[in-house]
Amino acid sequence: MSLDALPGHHIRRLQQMAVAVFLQETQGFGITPVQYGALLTVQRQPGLDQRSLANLMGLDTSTTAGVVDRLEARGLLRRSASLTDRRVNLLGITEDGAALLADMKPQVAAAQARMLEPLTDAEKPLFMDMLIRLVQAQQIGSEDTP
Amino acid sequence: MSLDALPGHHIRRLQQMAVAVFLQETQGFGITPVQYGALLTVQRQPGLDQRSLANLMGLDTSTTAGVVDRLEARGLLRRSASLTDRRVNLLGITEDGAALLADMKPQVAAAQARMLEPLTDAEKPLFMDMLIRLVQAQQIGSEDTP
DNA sequence: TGCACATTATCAGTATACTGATGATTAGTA
DNA sequence: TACTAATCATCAGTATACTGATAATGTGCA
Repeated sequence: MSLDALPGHHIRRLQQMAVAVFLQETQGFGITPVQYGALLTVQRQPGLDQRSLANLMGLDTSTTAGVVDRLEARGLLRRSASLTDRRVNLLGITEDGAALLADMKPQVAAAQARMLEPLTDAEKPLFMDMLIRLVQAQQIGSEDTP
Repeated sequence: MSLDALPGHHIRRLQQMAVAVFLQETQGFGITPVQYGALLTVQRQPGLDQRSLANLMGLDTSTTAGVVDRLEARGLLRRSASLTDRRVNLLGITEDGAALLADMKPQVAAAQARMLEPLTDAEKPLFMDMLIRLVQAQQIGSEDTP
């Protein structure tokens, strides 16, 4: 038995590659892929609470809290107390956050293109399709069905 | 712009799924996918040093040190000083480690099968091939070319 | 031989990512 | 209305995974 026979090994390497390419292309912004995804999601759905953000991104709430902490500390995201439910932090993107997203857009596009560049144009959508099917088939994450 | 358009998002989710499936199927052994890969690699190549293990697995040496620490603490792997180079720790699998690998084998096979189960038999090798091409195209890792 | 450079391992710091526990708050029910 | 359930956020602990720094050792060249 060797590593090469393990799909999980190559999947882990693919994830490393994707992160490395993203960080190389967006070098200087100091934003990780997960942070970028969180900013994007909050921008699209202002007033989101952390649990909803976690569900949309496929993170648990502990991890999400940490991501939001770091983005809030840099002034890119804002937590504000909900008027109707005092347990909840409503999230909003700041002007700095929105500006950063706009600035990063070309580099993020370059990163995406570079990641899939080894595939032919016919293979790219096929690969994405398989990726999504594989993820959706296993119901991952903190399913609330104890 | 949404998360769905980002390949990196789905790749991250795929990695989460792969880890979750592995842990579910091998539940009770308390071994992570990376630890399993390390044990497997050392079994195949006894007397490996940590740097070589890191290169084979696509890890950096810091991470590898942590993985080996945990496996050594559980008595599954052994560090022994090299006679020819006192900087080096030669790695070897213990009897317990080898026994564990043997015990886990069916569950690991089940995890692998389950990960790729949503794909047709024709798609599985295609997916693995694309995976490997994508990883190899980007030269990732601590390249020693400063 | 002696000194600069390379190599190996480790440590410190940061960022995901998980489980499980805790506290605060809300909602549902007797 | 009081009590229990559920929900939301956070914290503690563990495990990757990276960069960059440091210490110990080895190698090659003058």
